[in-house]
Amino acid sequence: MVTRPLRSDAARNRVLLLAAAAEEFAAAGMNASIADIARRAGVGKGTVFRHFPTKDDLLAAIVLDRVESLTALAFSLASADDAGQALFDFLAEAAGRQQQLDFSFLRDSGDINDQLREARERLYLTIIALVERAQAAGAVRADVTGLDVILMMCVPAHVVSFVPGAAPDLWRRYLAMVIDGLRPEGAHPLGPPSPVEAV
Amino acid sequence: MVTRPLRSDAARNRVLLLAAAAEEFAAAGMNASIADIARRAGVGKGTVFRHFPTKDDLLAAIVLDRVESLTALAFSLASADDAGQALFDFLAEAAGRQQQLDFSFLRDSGDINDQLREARERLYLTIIALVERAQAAGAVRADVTGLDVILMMCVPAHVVSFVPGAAPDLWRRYLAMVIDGLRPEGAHPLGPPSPVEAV
DNA sequence: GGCTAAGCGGACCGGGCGGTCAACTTGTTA
DNA sequence: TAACAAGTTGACCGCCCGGTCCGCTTAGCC
Repeated sequence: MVTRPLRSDAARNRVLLLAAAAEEFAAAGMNASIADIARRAGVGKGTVFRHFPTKDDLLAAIVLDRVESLTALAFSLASADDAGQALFDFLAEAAGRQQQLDFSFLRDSGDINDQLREARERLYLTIIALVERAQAAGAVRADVTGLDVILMMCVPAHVVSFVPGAAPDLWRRYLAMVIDGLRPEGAHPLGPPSPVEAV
Repeated sequence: MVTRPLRSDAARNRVLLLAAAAEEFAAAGMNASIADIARRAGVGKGTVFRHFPTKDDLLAAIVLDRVESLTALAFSLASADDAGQALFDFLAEAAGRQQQLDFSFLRDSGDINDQLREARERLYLTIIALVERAQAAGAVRADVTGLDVILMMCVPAHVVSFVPGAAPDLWRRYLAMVIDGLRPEGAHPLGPPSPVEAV
């Protein structure tokens, strides 16, 4: 399937649209309206649907981009000298980026795109590798799984969302608490086993 | 203001309505529709509005009930012998209850009811007292605030909501991680200061 | 049993939203 | 520059939802 390049104005609009949509989704969640997105991008509503057949597709395009870039980051950290620090650096970057676009969209966008599902799977596998290396290095307690870490990764953004005028780096505080809960020192039994699948 | 007692059928419908609404809100969040709630309760839509002038009022009534019952629980634990265990018990009960109705409603329900705001304030003060006692007993690290704990209290329910077929007690696993992050042993600096207000 | 007011129900209204379409504009290419 | 395809636009459609309203039902009381 060969696709001819977009006309120049269409390419420009596509970029404007993605940026506007990311902001609107970040501000209003799945309630952001197509009309608002179009207005913010300075285009007509019809143009939105020409680029993305449905609202879900638009959201999926944005999330896919974030997911893939996060995978790239995780991959680049996979061979760092300090495996523990590598994981914690990754979590910090992930939490920081989620200030802009929460991952709960992975859940909200109901029937997930196939492409997005695959990208998510790649991200998860890469993170799991980071976690296992960090555990082997003794930086992370042995009784958590990669999936646990993935789930806890979303915590700082979520917590901060409850604080109206939050300082821009407040998420670091809660990330620090989460990480302290992942450390081997002072770990208590966790109780129920980790789930096998999520989101 | 003296209010005559409800007619018997009206009283019955009111409790059916509250139960149905709690379930619908738990399942669909703020997107739960009045029509669905009415159907589940087996009453007409008009009846819903006779009991609760707006959808927000209905939600507020439910949340108010939960908040007050949680305050009562916290209060009853405020003089327990083991202050650390008292706090952890409270967090467990709070997390367990949130499996049914997430506290994010405190945020979602836009302009919060005055009555609800006061109830929330009482709950927060009671929790803060629990936290300070637990800190004095050395069970909780000194650099977290009561508000931090309040914010982290919502984490287990949120995390579990990403796991489709989650075991009914899975939240205990993530509560254990959260609590381990609150313990003094192995605590690392938190970075940014705690916020002064939330939700 | 009969009266009355509290309570009930569902048709209805207005508004907002996702998505469609056909007329119009514009980038591209020869 | 001419001609065409690609792109844009906003009016429009159907749907759903919160909330209203008025005719009907029924509990409570004598």
